[in-house]
Amino acid sequence: MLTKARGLAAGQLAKAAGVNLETIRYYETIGLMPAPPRTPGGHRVYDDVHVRRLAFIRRGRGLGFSIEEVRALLVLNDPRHGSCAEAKDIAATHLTEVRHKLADLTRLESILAASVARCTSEPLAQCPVLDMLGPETSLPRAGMTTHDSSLDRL
Amino acid sequence: MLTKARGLAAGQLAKAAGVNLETIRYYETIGLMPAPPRTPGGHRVYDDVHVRRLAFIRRGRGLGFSIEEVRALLVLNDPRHGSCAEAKDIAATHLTEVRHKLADLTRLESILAASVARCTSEPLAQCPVLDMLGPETSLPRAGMTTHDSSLDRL
DNA sequence: CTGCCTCCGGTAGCCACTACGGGATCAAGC
DNA sequence: GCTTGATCCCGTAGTGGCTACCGGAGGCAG
Repeated sequence: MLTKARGLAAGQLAKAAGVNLETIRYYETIGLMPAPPRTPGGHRVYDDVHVRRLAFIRRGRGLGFSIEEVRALLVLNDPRHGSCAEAKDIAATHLTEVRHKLADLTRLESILAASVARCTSEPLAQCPVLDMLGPETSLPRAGMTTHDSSLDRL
Repeated sequence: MLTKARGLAAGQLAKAAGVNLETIRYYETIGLMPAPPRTPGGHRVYDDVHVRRLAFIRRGRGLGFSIEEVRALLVLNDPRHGSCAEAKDIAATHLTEVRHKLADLTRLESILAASVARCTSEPLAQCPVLDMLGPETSLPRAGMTTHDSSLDRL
């Protein structure tokens, strides 16, 4: 179990970070995680640096940053290339996207909530949910903020 | 241009629905749109029924329903199988998901907004954005409502 | 009948993983 | 030392919902 030499096996790192083993290997192939040293038999051995880096990545992903944004943030996190201004730019851009999606989802929520609510009353001739999708209704256009159509797969 | 016989060519249907031509062919291959009749040369010819069906689909997708949900709603929209209760179930389930994502995104927004805002003040020793991702910070856990990790790619 | 636009089918790519499968390696118990 | 059972290896394919690209064929106005 690699207890000696203070190294972690891939599965242990995965468990520690709450990530799938395959995800770690994926991060390695796309160059997001560095290739760690190996045992003579080919098993990966990780140390604290890897643990911290993976935690950083997971936190970034958890906040909705794309892989490429996380990659950029990792570079900026290095004291040598550290640039708070650039990091702020990335976060601000992401924040704007989040706010767009928030606006889209809010519109969605009210449209859906309205037609589901109309269903709860006594049986109607027409189904409010299907009506909402039918051709004559002129929806307040669930109209996404254009930058990207149809809520970009939510 | 198929002006006779009241038929629409694929590109015309696409333009009318605000959809890519390829999307229509995609919907046909996955069985969401029926295969229309063809000209002797093999070009698709659509009519009003197709136009309405595609409009229904697009509206459903615009409201964030998955392809499979739209498929189910299409069946329920047929007067013979019409069931308002089932349609309501689908919409209610979707509404719940939308609300989860709304909650997640709202949490995200406040975390991001807070660290970006902290950047705007005069230069600090540490970058608030990178701090947010660093190991010692104990974030209010951007903790998604579990049903699915990491905001499911937003 | 010629030029040009549109459409055809098929395939590959996008994002961020997840799943699967057959074989190798590990640590530990005996 | 040897066996056992967990873990790990690598590669490939699949997910959703399209989009992009290709060479070639159809359709229609002049």
